[in-house]
Amino acid sequence: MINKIHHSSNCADCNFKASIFNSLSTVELELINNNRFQVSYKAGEIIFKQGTPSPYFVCITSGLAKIYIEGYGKNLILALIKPIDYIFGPGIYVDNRHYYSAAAVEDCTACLVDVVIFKKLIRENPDFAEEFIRRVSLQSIFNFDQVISLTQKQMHGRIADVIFYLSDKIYCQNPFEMTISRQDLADLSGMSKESAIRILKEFKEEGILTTSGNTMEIWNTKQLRQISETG
Amino acid sequence: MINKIHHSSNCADCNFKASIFNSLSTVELELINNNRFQVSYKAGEIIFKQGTPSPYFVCITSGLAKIYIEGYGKNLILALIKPIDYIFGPGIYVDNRHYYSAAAVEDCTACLVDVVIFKKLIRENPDFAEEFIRRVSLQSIFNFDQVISLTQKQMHGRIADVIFYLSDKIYCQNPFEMTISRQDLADLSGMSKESAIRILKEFKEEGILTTSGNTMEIWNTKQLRQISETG
DNA sequence: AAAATAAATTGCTTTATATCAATTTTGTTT
DNA sequence: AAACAAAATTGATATAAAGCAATTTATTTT
Repeated sequence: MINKIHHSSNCADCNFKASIFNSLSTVELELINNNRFQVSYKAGEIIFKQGTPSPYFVCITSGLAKIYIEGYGKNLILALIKPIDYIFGPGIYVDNRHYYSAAAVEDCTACLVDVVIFKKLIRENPDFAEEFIRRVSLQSIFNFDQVISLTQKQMHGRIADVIFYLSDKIYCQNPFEMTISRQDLADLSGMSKESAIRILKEFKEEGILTTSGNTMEIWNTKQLRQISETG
Repeated sequence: MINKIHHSSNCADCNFKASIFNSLSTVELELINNNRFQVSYKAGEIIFKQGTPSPYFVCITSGLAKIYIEGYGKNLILALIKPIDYIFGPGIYVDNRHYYSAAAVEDCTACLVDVVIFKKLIRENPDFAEEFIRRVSLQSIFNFDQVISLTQKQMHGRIADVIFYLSDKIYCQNPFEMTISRQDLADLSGMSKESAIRILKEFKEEGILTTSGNTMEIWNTKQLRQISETG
């Protein structure tokens, strides 16, 4: 299931897109390069489970993954992770446990970096530490927006928010190919999948968007934005 | 309204309870001591507003405060802050803006520490940086629990969660004196104040808790725990 | 290609929860 | 103490959203 390939490329090549490593020196990058695994996951496979130890910092290098909290009978997707992005859970500095699960939505490849090395670099390189804190902060801010959407907007507004998230932040195009399931859409917007499907149907009937197969296109961005804002 | 008292005591005395400053040297503490204001707020007064610049790290030294997101027509209280605890928003490392508001629930005193000094210490002292990251992480974990409670539990479970939060984490006693309003209770549990009041009434009728005046006492912890867990 | 499985869709029914309006209680000001 | 304002409480009503069951459409597997 897990196919380990050591050092298939080096970090200096790989990370030109990955701003969190920009603050590292060649020597520091080399240290990371020597302490990482490359792994691939098939769509649907679990990358790590909530509650388990967290020895690696996971970097998604291709495909699409989701991080989600397993709650009371259903899941809440906190975010989708695309290349080149990182999964750093809050447990790393608390009890070394994962506080959410991660799974591949599309086939994925990932680099796993030893958390001990990572923490060592945080201590030794203040620029890297600041960049890390900055990213944790950005994640917090995103979560704030999400929790307000989930707790204060009704279903139409929440689905609108998720569609913008997919179009603007994840697939970064319009039209885009929805590689996530309806259940995932529901888990992103905190509702039942039946409700998510119904809202989508209404949006189609009102000409706000179209779908054909897995491709979705937003037609009336303005109206969708208004639905997002009026809740 | 804001009564500034400089250096009424020194940080070395004050912070014996405040674990985040344990990792600082005498010299570093002195630096903080020389760059702080002491301020008092009356109950109801706003400490800072969401969207405004964030030049200070706020430490609550007496009283009780709340941090809350101003959402679509209503507020969501993220946490109550009691002495000695700190308010550090994610904006400090992003755009120096507050992403939530803070207000005094009871009369409060607070120390305001210059963010520039704070960030300087983060860069210079890896122990302090790690402790800071650890605290940000703990806050994230708390928010995860909260978002699951808010999005996946029904009203009874959410009120139960908030009552445990008040009893175990904030007032740290049972019975305890509720210094927060019913509206605050509602804003903590993501529902209307009418609903919050109704649930409380049901709990009283079932003998789970009693209230007299502002004093609340949990009588049947086991049953309340079960309500929390079954959602 | 057929069969089997999983995912998506739809309609119907129930329920959780908000909203509105009225009333009571509590706290504050004069 | 009286008058006022604010907060808490209660009941009645409307509605958003979940749950269930049945059906259709995709996707695997044989």
